[in-house]
Amino acid sequence: MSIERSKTVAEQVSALLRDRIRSQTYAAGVRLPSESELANEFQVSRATIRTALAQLAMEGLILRKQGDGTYVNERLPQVNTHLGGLWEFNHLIASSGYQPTIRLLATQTRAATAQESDVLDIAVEDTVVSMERIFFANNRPVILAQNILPVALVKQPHGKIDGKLPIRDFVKTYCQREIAYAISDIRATLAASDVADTLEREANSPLLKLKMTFYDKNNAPLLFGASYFDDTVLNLRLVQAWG
Amino acid sequence: MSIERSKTVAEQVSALLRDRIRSQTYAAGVRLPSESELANEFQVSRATIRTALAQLAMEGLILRKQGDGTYVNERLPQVNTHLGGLWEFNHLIASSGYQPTIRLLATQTRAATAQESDVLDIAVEDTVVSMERIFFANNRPVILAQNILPVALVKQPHGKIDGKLPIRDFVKTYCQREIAYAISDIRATLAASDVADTLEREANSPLLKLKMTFYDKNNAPLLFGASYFDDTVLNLRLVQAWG
DNA sequence: TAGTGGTCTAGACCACCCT
DNA sequence: GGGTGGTCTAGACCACTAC
Repeated sequence: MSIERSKTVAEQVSALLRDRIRSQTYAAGVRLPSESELANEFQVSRATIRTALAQLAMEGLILRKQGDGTYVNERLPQVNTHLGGLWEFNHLIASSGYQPTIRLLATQTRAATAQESDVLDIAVEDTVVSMERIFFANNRPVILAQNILPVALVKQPHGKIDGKLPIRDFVKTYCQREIAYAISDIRATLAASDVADTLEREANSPLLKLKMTFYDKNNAPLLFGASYFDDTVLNLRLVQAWG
Repeated sequence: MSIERSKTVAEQVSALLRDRIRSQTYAAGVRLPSESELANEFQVSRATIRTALAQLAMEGLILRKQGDGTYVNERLPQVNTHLGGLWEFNHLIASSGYQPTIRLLATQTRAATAQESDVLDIAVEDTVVSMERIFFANNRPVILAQNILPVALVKQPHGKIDGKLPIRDFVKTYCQREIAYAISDIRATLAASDVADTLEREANSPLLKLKMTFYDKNNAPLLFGASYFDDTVLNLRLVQAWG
């Protein structure tokens, strides 16, 4: 087994183990080879194996038992997201068992509202780019998402915006920045009539509203997103694990 | 600086650094001493310092910049939880700036419903202990929480249940088990009239509903919780960080 | 170029679980 | 007792950033 060095060794190992779990090479509930055995197989140190396993444990994919072994978590099909994937709507829809599609409704360049300029740390009336999208699960609309970012951040010509990129890749491609962290607000709201229309729900149905702001390592706001989430079709079900 | 060995060294270091950040010894936005300097000060290896810092980074407390340094995140007062503390309602209320209090409404021992027995992996009609609580923020009711666990798990006499324990301590005290991970469901609902009453909201107001199931390392369900969360008073605002 | 965090190694000892 | 994961060390090299 040889490992290519494009990503870190630990990442490659965890990706490999993830595959083996998904492909049932390591079936649900069974015990994995010990850390030493894995270290030996992949020809890396035990510490590297441990960082790879720690990643999978955080995702809830494996359970670690001191003095016993590492086991594949058999309860995982239930889950559709984990601590770092809250905003990957595409992935969330797919792992809920639906076929995800995205429709880019509109993009516009306009002056920021007071609230937007506040959140994005820009001057009032600075121009922003706004992008509105609908996410479908098996052709049923489930998420209405609006994203806003300062036009000053956009390095690439944005005549043609690819509305299908995951958010991190989007920022990397169009802004050449890296998202470091995000602050998310989760609320319950009633569907206004226009939102209800696009999500094909009754007016005043309960909806989840997610407001997320993404920052880079310099604490500069990069992007703001407000999404309406129809939880009658899609569940927001996440796994959280302790060390 | 000498460090006591009751908890792990890395935990002590991160606790110590957390204190320094909260006490403004390391003020918001400033750069921390380098890893080597910290390792030298605490007389531990750099690897230990790194696991401590990784913990703080996951909580969003610090930002790490390769080739530059580690900085205190100045945007943190906004946040009241990180994924990992979703069910610590007490802490969530406190860090939102309110005084938390808990009222234990009722505990009862009864037969499990079909849904409960399914979630808890027990036989239909097996007996469960149910506990209903209200969480107050500055004397305003904000969360209505119901917890259910199989009576077979309760080792301690539960005549007097301490309804104020954090969930992990509760399970540890009364069941002598450790929670390994949890699966949470977040939904938006309309307040039924009884829930609306206790939370002092209008009937059919939008509320967050959190359904959480806690498991141990053997994948045995320990405890189930269903909570109604008034997000007009309290925000569910969480931080998520990448490596 | 100097200093920082990011990655990886090799080895040690411990706490814990199973038999 | 033997094997497992949990913690920690000491040292190396790399990638990146600021100057």
